[in-house]
Amino acid sequence: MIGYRELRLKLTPQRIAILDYLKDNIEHPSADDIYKAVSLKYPTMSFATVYNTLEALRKKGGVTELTIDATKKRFDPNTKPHHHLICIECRRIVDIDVTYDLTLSGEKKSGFDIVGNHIEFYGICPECKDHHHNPKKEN
Amino acid sequence: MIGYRELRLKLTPQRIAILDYLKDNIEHPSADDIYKAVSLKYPTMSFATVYNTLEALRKKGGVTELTIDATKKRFDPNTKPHHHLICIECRRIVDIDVTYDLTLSGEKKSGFDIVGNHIEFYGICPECKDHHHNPKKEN
DNA sequence: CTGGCTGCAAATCTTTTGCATCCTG
DNA sequence: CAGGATGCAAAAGATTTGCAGCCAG
Repeated sequence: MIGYRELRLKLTPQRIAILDYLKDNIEHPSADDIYKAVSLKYPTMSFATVYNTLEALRKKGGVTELTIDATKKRFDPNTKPHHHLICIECRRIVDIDVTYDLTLSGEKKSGFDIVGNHIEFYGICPECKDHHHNPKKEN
Repeated sequence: MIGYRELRLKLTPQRIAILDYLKDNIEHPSADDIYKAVSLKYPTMSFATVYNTLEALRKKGGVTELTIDATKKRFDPNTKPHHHLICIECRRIVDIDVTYDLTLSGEKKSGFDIVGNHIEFYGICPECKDHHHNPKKEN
């Protein structure tokens, strides 16, 4: 994730706690995950502050909103272009650092100006395969 | 979309209305879109029935849930494998029928059994480019 | 100092659920 | 006729908002 300085945000203790939690975090946490974790240090932390901070971060390019999960947003502090591998059983999300050539021919663009892409790979993770851990969603 | 018979669902007038609305629909409507449209014909239609029917359809493979939109699920009656092109301004979603070779090398799979993939292309649609129509979400 | 940030609570939006009644197969 | 479907309303979650008071720059 981008460092504190480059973000040019007013740095409050709450924001620093959120930034510290997100730094090097590869769990793709939800707002609630962040709220729970940071509340341990700041019991007065509110959702408003979590969402405000995430939105401020997003606007500065410090975090990406993932729409991978149907029930809630997840947030990714890794803002380098990359893809994701999602366990369809437990919803765990793993980063995929592979580059693919995904050009769209002119006729397939429907007149859009293309600005990016994102691949979701679906699968079953080793834990769910072996022991049927955390079956959070049936299919 | 799959025909009525193959679905093996108990066919009520409400379900037929929902199936008719979804047939050949390429708008990727939300549950609310479906509710609003079908309510015109069945004023007593309820969200419970819309969600029940969509869930029944999904289990039979008659519809796919899209998690492309951060604020709500969208539903796609086109269940053939395909990808999507999303306007980052107005959130319009267009089908992309192109096949890509997206194999993941063993070391990149993190032990997952891969079962599928989905590409989201992001761009700006012609309408938003030319006239800044429907700016539903700022970035 | 002052504009932006925080925290609380209420509001909003989407989706789910309980339950009595209805109707398809 | 029986089991599944409907409709209504209430509940559950996630996210947003209004606002008074606070504090980083």
